Amino acid sequence: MNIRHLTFRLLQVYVTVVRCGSVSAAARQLHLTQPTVSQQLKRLSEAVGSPLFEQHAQGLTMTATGQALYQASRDVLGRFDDFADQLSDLQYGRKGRFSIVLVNTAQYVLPRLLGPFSQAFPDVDVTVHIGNRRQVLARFDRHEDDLYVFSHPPALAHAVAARFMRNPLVAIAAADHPLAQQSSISLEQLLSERLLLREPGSATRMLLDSWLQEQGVSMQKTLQMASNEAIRVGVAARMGVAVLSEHVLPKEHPELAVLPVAGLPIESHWQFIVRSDQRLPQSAQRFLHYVHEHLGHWIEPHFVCNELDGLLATYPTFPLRS
Amino acid sequence: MNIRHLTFRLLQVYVTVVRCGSVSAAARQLHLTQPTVSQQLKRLSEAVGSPLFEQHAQGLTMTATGQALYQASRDVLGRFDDFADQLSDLQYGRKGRFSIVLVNTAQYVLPRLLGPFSQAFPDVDVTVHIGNRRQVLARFDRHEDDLYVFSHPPALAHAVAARFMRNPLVAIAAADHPLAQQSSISLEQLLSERLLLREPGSATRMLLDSWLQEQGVSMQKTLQMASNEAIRVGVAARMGVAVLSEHVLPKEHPELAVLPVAGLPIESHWQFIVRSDQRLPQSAQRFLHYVHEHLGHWIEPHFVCNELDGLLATYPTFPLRS
DNA sequence: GAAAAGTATAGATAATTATCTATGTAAACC
DNA sequence: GGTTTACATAGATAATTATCTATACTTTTC
Repeated sequence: MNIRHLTFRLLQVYVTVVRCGSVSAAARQLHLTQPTVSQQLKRLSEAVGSPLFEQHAQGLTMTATGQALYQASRDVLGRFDDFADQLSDLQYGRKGRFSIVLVNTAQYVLPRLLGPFSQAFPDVDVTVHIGNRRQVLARFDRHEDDLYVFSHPPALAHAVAARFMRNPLVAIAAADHPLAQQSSISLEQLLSERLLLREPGSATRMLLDSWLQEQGVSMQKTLQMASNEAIRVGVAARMGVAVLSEHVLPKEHPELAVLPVAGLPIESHWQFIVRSDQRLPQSAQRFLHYVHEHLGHWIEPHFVCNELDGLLATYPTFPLRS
Repeated sequence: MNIRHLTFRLLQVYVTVVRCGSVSAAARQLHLTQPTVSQQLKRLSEAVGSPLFEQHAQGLTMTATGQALYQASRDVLGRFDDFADQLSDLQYGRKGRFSIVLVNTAQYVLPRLLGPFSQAFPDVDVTVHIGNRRQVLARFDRHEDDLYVFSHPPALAHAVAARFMRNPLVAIAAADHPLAQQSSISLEQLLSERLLLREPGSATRMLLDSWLQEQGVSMQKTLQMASNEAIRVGVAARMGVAVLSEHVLPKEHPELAVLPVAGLPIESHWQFIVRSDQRLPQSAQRFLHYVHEHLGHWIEPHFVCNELDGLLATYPTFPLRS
């Protein structure tokens, strides 16, 4: 027996004949002519190398070989029914996997979207990577992920971006800091304090640097720290002041005060970025649709900046309905 | 996805590509050209309706759909490997089923062959029917069984017969019967006793009737009984004498004596009969070969009459070796 | 015995599959 | 930058599959 001479169609016809108990009835059910079915059975018998039926007074009776083939056929056809079900889930983005990479600060906000999405689509396997700006850009170059989350990204080849959230940078100091008691603070006042900063490659640092450059001023006393969390704790401990994403601050932050510095907050936005030269899995498309529809549920209104329409329009065939 | 556009060949090629990790390596392994494999993958992707691979720096990476297809392909191809194994067993007669019918007396001898055969081939399912001559003939007419065991069968259309064992009919009486003390008995002496008989339709009865007719004598005092066993017990209890198959007698029968009647024993043989117009299952062919080879093991030499060569020659394609 | 029902075979055709050669494109290697 | 390796696409061909119509044969039913 050479499996290459078997076709799924032959198996379908065979199973139908067995179930109907006659060639003619099977032909009717399959909307074929009786000779077609007769010939298909003959071909199948030749492919297997043994008779499949015996002539008996009671009609068609399967041989032992026929019995084994019936079982195998049902198993195989059933297995592909299962696969087709899986396929449906995959195509509707209800199942599958995708990879998303966030710059450090975005880790404070994305779980608020990824969490509910994962609950709504438990069969979607999301891999989350976190890195600084340079690391994220390197991954983009290497096509390593399906979605990238940046604020203020550079102009990247093959990148399609869409904003979904405001990411304002604010100045903070300890709650009992002298500047915290003022109702209005000049930029020079802020810069006379020691600034706690991220490393030069970070998005926050980059944004601050370019903003200060626009204002024609420069920083005087700085202290570089390894993470936003360390900076926040350092400010609370009066090591200095800082300019950080508002998202880094807990909802209640009694030990900290946002300083009303002239010109702040610095406006920036979280953006989803995909590669136009790379396939975006259905599950990732499902996630983007979910974000688009649920931003208002999970994010405070003043942060919402839903510009995902354009990005989603680049995937016109995505099946919104199952 | 339409399963009719999938072929086992496409699945084989796909599984090989995944395992080799590259299109070119798979092509080499399959002794195909690289474009062939590339095209096959494209066809498969179109049949499924989704991409199966993503381009990555590390070479081919399966999509989620590709992963599911790989799994389904392995399951399906493996299922048919199992079927091919089963098929092999079926074709060599190591597995399967057949039906055999015996006339009443043959039940004393066939278990001595069927028993060892069933042990040697535990996956062969044997259905044994027992009936009198008329019942066995009716089943033959209805094509109900694969093998028929007779002694002295009539000329049957489509029947192919082969002797395998002597079935001599002997005269018996109780051990203390006056005739049992004589060294020589005439037929007339025997017939002056009451004869215990089977019903007219039985093989033994038929054989006896025709033999007596040939001798130009006829029975006088008879008593009809329902089974060979009842006759044997009746003879031991001095109800009369009988002419029975020697096989009905236990190995040791101290309460009975075989009478040295002129002209006895009446010679007859057990025969296997198959229908030439009906498929004989491989498993039944395996049984006949087994009997042919092992008669001397399980049956006393003086009963052996192995003429199965001719019958077996009618199945020239039966695979003796696996 | 005639009619109806069921199965098998012959011949034909369109569609599909499996595979090749030729060529192009992209990426990796030296 | 040139060469090698790997994958994709175009075009072509032979083989195979799927199905039909026509017909023959067998069995069942009335």
